[in-house]
Amino acid sequence: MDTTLPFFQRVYTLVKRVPVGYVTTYGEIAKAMGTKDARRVGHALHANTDATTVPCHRVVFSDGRLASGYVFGGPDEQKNRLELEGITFISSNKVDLSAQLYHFV
DNA sequence: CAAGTGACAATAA
DNA sequence: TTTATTGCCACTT
Repeated sequence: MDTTLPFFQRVYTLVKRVPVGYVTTYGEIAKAMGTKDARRVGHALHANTDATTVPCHRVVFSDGRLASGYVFGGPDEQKNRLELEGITFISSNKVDLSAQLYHFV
């Protein structure tokens, strides 16, 4: 079942490009691909759900908030994961994008 | 093939 | 400030 379209692979590659201690947003990824639809990026990540293949926990909303409902063990688990990566949280579920938002070169 | 749904983002009120 | 609506485009049914 090679339903894995190159588009999805593209998203995975971009997310994997994000270094530890940094985060990115769906909008940034979408723009980096030349599109405006951040939803597709979200779908691509949801289709994977494998943090070992793609660190989806580093991808957050444009507001810096974590994705809703993607939780793979609990919302607390996701936040804890980012903290271990070195991400600084401004609020309970909000990261400091102004300081740690990775910009695709 | 057509309609509905959605791990979002931007704008309006 | 928060909540609601619209737009975007792939994926599912």
